This record gives sequence, C-alpha cells and structure tokens, in this order.
Amino acid sequence: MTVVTRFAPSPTGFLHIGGARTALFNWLYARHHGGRFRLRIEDTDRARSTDEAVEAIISGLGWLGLDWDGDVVSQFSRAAHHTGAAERLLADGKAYRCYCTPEELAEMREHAKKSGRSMLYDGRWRDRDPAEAPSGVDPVIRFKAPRQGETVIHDHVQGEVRVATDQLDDMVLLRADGTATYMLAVVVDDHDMGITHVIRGDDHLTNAFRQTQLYHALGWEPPAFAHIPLIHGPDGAKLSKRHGALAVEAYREMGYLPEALCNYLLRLGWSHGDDEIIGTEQAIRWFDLDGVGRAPARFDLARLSNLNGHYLRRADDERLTRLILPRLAEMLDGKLAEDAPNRIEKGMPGLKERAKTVTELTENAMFYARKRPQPLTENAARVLDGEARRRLGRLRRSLAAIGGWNTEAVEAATRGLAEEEQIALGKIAQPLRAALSGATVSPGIFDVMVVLGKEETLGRLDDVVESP
RNA sequence: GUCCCCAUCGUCUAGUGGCCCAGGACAUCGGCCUCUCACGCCGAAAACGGGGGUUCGAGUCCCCCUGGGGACGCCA
Repeated sequence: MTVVTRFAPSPTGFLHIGGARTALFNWLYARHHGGRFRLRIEDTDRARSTDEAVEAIISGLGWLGLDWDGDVVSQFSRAAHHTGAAERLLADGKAYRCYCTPEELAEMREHAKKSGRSMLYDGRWRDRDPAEAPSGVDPVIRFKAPRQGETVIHDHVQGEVRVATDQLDDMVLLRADGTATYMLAVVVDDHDMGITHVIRGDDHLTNAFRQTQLYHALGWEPPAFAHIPLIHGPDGAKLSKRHGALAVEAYREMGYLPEALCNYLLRLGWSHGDDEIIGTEQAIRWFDLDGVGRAPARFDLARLSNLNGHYLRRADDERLTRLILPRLAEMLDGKLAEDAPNRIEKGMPGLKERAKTVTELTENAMFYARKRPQPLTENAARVLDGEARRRLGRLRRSLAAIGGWNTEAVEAATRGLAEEEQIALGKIAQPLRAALSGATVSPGIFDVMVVLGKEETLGRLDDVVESP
C-alpha cells in the first residue's frame, strides 16, 4: 500500500508554527515511505476563507521547502461529493433532518451544563415525525450516530483510545444552506483522495471518534490516525500570537533559516535517540511515527536560535550575502559603499561565525557596507583616545609600506609595532578595530583589514589618526 | 460541567523492569583558547509531581490524587 498523507489547513489566516510542524511531519512521513503528500485547502467556510490566506500558506510551505504532490485541492470545489454522501446517509436512514433553531440549541447546551450533563445535542429530531416540521425553517442534516457501545481508534501516537458512544452526539453533516460541515467534508475528501495516514494536531483527537463513525456508516475503511501533541508557548499555555504562533514567514523576517526552523520543529515532539542536528535528508531517512512523543512541548526561541546559528555557520557565503544585502540597503538608506557586496561576501566566513540570525548578521556586516567615515560607537570612541590615535598614525606608516596586502603581512606589521613599542597586541588591535569597524567587537582584525583592502584600511585610519 | 489526552533537569528530550545514586542538547555559571566578540574545548549546577500497589527489583507496569492540555459549533 502506498502511503498518502495530506496537510489540510483552513485558509483563515497565515501558516503558523503549529501548522508548519503538522505539514512537516506529514511531508516527512510520505517522503520516508516513498508515498505521496497532498495539500488540501479546507475552505468550506466561505465567510472566513480568503485568497490571501491561501497564498500565505502556499508561500510558507514553499519557504520551508515542503513540496506537495498533485494539485492543490479546494475542499469547497468538492461540495457535490459531500452532499452526495449526506444524501446517501439520509436515504439509508443513517441521517435525519433537524429543525432546531440556533437559539434552541444554545438553550439546550446551557441547560445541560447547568445540570452537570455533557453539552451534547439531545437528538430531539432523531425519531420525530417529519410531518411535525415547522414551516419556514430550513433544516440541517444530522448524522444518526450509534447509541450503543463504544468507539475505538487505534492511534499511532496515542495508542488505543476509546470513548463511550453516548458521549458523541448527532453531529451536523449539512448546514441549513445545504453546504457540508468540516466533519463530513474531511471524511469524504480523505476517502476520495485515498489518504492512508491522517497526521494532525491533538486537538482533533475527539473528532477522530466522530469521523470513525462516519467512515463506518459510509461503508469505508478509516485511515490510520496519528494525533501529535500541540505546541505550547514558553509559559505552558496554548500557543498564541503573543508568544510564537506567528506566521512562519515572520521567522524569516526575524532572521531564521528555513532549514533551522525545520530542524527545530522536527525535534519538538519527535526524537531519534540523542540526535539534535538533523538535516532534511537525514530526517527523511529517520522519520517515523514511533519517534513522536505524547507530551505537549513548549516553544523555545533560545533553542531555535542556537540551531539557527549552527546552520548559519554552514550556509553558503554567497547565499548569505544575497540575504543581507537588501537588508543593509534598507538600513543604510541605500547608501552602500561601492565595494560592499564584494567585501561582505569576502568577509562572510568571519561574519557568520558571530551571528545567530540573519538579522544579527546584517548588523554585524554593517561596517563593511558603510561609506567612510565610519561612525563610532560610544565604546569605540572611548578606545580611541589621543595616545591610541597617535599610535594608529605610526601603524598607518608601516601598513602603507606593505607590498603584498594579505593576512600574514598586515599581522606582521601590527605585531611588529606592538613589539617595538613594548605593548600588548591588544593595545593596538583594539584601537585599530575601533577605527576600522567603528565598534569594539568585530571579526578578526587582520581579516577585516584584508577584506577592506589597503586603500580603504588606510583611509579609515586617516579618518581617526592624530598627527604626533 | 462532561469526555479525552498528557506528566524525566528552567526548556527540548534519551530511557520500553535490573546496563540509571538517570544520558544528551539548549539556556545558565566557571575555566581554557585569544586582537575583541563569537566559535571550539573542558568543567559545574540542574529532573523521574505525590501516594498506594505489582515485582527479588520500578523513571519504566497498574490504581488514585494533583497538575497541565484538548474537545464539547449550522468553525476548521
């Protein structure tokens, strides 16, 4: 049997971190088993579905590198199949019309809660004579759920879960306007699309019971279920917009790499022994449902940042340069030094070693991109006192005399001066750093000199040097 | 309220009855390296929620409690 999984988001918002993980797990599972991964947009709620949201979901998946097989299925476009299934159930006596008004139902729930009962529909139209139907009320179609025994699902993550069927009420299949509810639509679509494994959030666990009943009523074999635990915010509460349930692309904005986010999401709720750094290829090879944990996990930015730092250090210099150039242009109002792109790519090995996010990388690269004169941070200004500036003047002279401008030569010149003046290397390296980068923190200063080139280095020194 | 799920360091987790006075990673704190900051390396502190069983033996199995989470829509 070929494995077929699916990701079925509702287009009522962006693709957030929880949805991204669900998509990732489904994708990984399909790829691992050489199966298919489908994308279905659950847009049966026309009032809340938007094209922008569909776009956002698709671009989010694209950024993460999660590609799907076949066309994107619009659930709404399959409406005829949904109503067809409902009619069949109606004809088989497995569904019935219910004429309750919303107010009546609200009252029913209120009353049930007050008297300590579960808030289920009481089935008042289940066996009522249709002749009693009030006029002018469009009925909904409800499922005539079994009343006896219990419903069991064999979940690949949660194990065997059972519930007494009297806990499950007669769910609405078709709304008063004749459109299908989610519960009916998923079952019909998953069946028609040949979905073999439904991997989704824990919040759907109780839905799985109802859906199982529907599968049976329709004479279909239910798919395998795997309900993965939800992701919580850092405080343990449900993930909300305040702490982490941002669009995945918000993480792109914050400077995270898609491969880092995938690795992070993968380890949130899934493990393979003590392995932490797991690239996509490796993940496909290793991923399976038995590695999925059962406890909810908290979202932790520090961990994501650490992973991001790891992938950043291994990322291609040219790619990173492409990533930060537009950011630099924006921060510097378009006033980039002519040589900026070149310098940044050349300096990237030293830059990426010191950043955890693309945002940080951009900030650290700023001094390469900026035109002279380099503004000084408060600390840098403090380092550049009179003595330091005079010393830099002397250093400038020996640097100017260098023929082959390379790391060894500039280092030799700098160390030579320190030795000559009987001072620690730091006494000259820090002022030099301040002059060249405008800050007290930078990549190795000899590398910086080489990246800037002789002319720019001497120029930047001239900007701060004080004649003896 | 009813039903369902979950429970190992601050966080993510390893652990499937003896190999665990519980291992790894992030974060934290020391130290080394060193031109700064990172990286890297070395080290420290840090957990089986509580109570009952079962067993020669329980983090691991069972029950209860507690605590967290989820579901209960003509939303998905």
